[in-house]
Amino acid sequence: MRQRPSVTDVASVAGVSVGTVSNVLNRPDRVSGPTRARVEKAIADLGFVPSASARQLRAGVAQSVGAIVLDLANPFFTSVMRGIEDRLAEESLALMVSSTDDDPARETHFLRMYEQHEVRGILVTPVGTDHSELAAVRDRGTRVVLMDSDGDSAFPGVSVDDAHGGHLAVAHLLDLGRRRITFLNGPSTIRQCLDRLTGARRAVVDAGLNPDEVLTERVLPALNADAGEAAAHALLALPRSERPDAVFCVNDLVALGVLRTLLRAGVEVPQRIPVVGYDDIGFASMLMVPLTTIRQPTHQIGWSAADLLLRPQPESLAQVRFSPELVVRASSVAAG
Amino acid sequence: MRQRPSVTDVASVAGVSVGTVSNVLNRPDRVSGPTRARVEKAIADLGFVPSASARQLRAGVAQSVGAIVLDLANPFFTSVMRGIEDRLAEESLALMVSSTDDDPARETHFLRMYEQHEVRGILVTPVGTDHSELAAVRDRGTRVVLMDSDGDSAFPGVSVDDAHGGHLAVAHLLDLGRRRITFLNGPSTIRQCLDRLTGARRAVVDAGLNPDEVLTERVLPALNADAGEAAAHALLALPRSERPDAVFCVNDLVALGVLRTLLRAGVEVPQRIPVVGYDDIGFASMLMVPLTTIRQPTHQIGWSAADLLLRPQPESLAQVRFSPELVVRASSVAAG
DNA sequence: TTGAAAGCGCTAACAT
DNA sequence: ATGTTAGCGCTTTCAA
Repeated sequence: MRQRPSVTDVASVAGVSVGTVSNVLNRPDRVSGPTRARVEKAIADLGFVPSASARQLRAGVAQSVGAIVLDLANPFFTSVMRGIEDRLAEESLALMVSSTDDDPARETHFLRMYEQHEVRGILVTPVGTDHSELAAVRDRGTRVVLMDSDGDSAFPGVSVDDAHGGHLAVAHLLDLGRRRITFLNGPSTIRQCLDRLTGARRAVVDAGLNPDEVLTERVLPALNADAGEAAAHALLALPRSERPDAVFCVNDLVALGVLRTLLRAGVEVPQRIPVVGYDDIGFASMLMVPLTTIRQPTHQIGWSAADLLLRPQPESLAQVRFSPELVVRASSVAAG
Repeated sequence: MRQRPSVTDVASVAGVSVGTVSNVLNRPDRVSGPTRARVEKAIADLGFVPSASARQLRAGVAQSVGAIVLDLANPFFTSVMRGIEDRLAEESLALMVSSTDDDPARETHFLRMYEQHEVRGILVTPVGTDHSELAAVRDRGTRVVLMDSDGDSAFPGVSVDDAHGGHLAVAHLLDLGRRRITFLNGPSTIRQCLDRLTGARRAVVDAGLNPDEVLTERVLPALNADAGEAAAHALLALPRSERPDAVFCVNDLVALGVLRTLLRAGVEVPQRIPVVGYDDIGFASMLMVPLTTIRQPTHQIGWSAADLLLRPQPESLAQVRFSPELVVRASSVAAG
């Protein structure tokens, strides 16, 4: 296999200088028609492909962006990635990705890796709340944009209004006339969970009711279908008078477990107990009883984060905040 | 913001030459203890981060790999990506990804982009069967490895034995005593579909039965849950004597639609009609009736493709072939 | 409009 | 063990 041709090779085949080849590549208008044609022919004949690293070294501007998420296999992040991809495609930038699996050491490792690659910037879903490593990277000159952050940090970023999401879900159940709502939540140490609870309670207050009477929070040990199933069993074991007349779940996986359990036990959904989830994962609409849920604009989160990175901001700490959206399906309102 | 420090800065702060700094970075054993300590201190004090592009330009060896898949939002590819990630992490290589959305023009675009980045190699799920662009890239010196290919091409790659998968599914249903099996398949123009049909028929023959009597193929217009639902309705509309006593679906989404429809119609699954899917997507185990399915080793596909790329192969066209696996759940065998 | 030449940050060969 | 230096492929003045 012969060596990759360089601008020098192109120049000599075309009978011009390397400067002219570079101009054909970057400022074709500066080059006369015939010359440009000769150079382009040489490029094609040689199969010349410019070297991104040489270009970056000399011009100082990167052709890539780094993204660090918790887990690429999670549909939420996957959709976010597609949003990033779409924004980067507009500028022909390469996207580097990695998953931290909630490990701060991995996060640091990948930050450093992207820093070495001198990427245009790094889009991060931070593992923890200690952003000192992120700050160090930023202070060394690499732009950092947060995704799904708390919307109140020292970095630019995009976030979703979780309190509003909680509000939407519970207001919907109240609209349906329900007054004994159980919220199957995660621990309040997770900001998203805390915010959703806050919004849920506010919805009750806004309806002129007493949250302590109407809304009962139960904190789950995990946020998956099995935990939802266990919680649903516990609810069914309660004396009739204490049983909820509606369930709001902190995510769709939990809702899935709840739904499965209620249906198996012969509890009619939504007539006896409507169920609302959170996230609108792809499967929510395909279940036996399609799931009412709170949709987050995942694609837009990614797109906007990339946009925040690429577009020069008036103020460098710009925050973009999205509102989630209620998607009503059969698990809360009988088909009609 | 001050300029990024370079090896020259580190050298002058540490009072050594740039060669020594480079040695500390790449061959620390060549440097004496005290000197190395001084250099490392200078690196830390300055916040020096080596430039990957300068290193690549000089050393000629890339720190990144490119991956091109049909759609990053598809759980199948996501899992493959995690496999790639895991293999690359072993060598601290960055992973660049992009989705073609089945568009050959996009595929070409990304191939070229990665070529410019002079990646170690490119892992591709090709859009079509015309691999001439891939061949051009390879002939210019970039390694190309195929994923989920037909296992019989001019490129190294990994593939899965779809005929075996079809065989496993139908053999399982035959074992259950079923003799009127409907296979809800995709068009035979898709290689995977054709191979699965071949395997399915062979399973019948291997059982000493006549495939034309035992196995009926129905080709669906789409391979999603709605198509499965429509197909299931059609099956239920058949006269009793022509109704199948088992259904094998070309993927889990189709199976999901079938399952939903049968259950709603009051058909007992698995007692009356066992259902088998294909892929073992995450949700297969979480359905009302957990789905029996054929699992593909997605993570391993990615891992092995990356391994094929990175590890010097004895023969450059090495093929890795995986066997899918039957996962029995309640949709084919009543819980016990 | 085109050419000549410097130099981006780094590694590796060679010299000391 | 450490220093010196050429040069990877490219862009970008500056000159012609």
